Amino acid sequence: MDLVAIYKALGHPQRYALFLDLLQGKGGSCCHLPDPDVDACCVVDLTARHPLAQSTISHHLGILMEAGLVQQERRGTYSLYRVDAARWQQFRQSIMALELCRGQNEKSAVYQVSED
Amino acid sequence: MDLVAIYKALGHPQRYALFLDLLQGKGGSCCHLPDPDVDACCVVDLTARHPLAQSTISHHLGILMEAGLVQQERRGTYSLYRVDAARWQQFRQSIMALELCRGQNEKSAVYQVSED
DNA sequence: CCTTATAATCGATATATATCGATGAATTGG
DNA sequence: CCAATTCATCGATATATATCGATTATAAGG
Repeated sequence: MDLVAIYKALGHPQRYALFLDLLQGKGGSCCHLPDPDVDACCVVDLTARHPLAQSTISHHLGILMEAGLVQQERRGTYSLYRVDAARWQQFRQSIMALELCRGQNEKSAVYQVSED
Repeated sequence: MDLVAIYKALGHPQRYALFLDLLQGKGGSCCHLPDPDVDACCVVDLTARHPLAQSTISHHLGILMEAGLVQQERRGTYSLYRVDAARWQQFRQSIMALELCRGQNEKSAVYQVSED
């Protein structure tokens, strides 16, 4: 898992807003689909809810895809995007595992340089 | 706390490496200081350990500072940088709080649009 | 079929970013 | 004081990114 790619993907305001939309569905209706409670969203709806052109939305979704944060599913002419829940969880756990350990833990055994 | 700024700050390979260095002290010696087990690092040492010019290191540290991830302390001509542990913890908790909740939790009560 | 809608891709452009070397300010030590 | 060191800032440049409109491919529906 490329943590930096994930950070980078989320490090843009509009793209982060898109991700949050997919994650939490704050935006409202989703994709005019027969099944309304689907955990996904299509590009038209995202374009309607976010102040970006359709091509820009697609571009950002592509970046979120490459980072592995979202998945795509084709349904007719629609393209459904949803958060990869497992990947998101994995990312969060990776971050939680990153503890501050400079100096604190081992009285700087690390800082020993070859003495000669 | 500006999450996007933090993501952005960490979304660059070299900068992330610098942050990890400050977080975990993988790099080795630290700052020729009298007190070797300090949880901080100065710019000379970071420059020695990372393949970047000193000005570039300073630049990246400035970005990590603006994101609130690290703090600076002047000590003589040295400039010590250390991870803001509280801020790092806060950031990680903010991420952990971000659960996937589109569709899953509430059978899409969110998606209710004004019916008329 | 033909039309319509969706969405990815392309081309262009403006902005942002990363990087370096050089400079300058501050501080230490002789 | 003067020399040396550290490091932030500046200026320049190359690369990357964000954004849009236009185009294209695909699929659905009449």
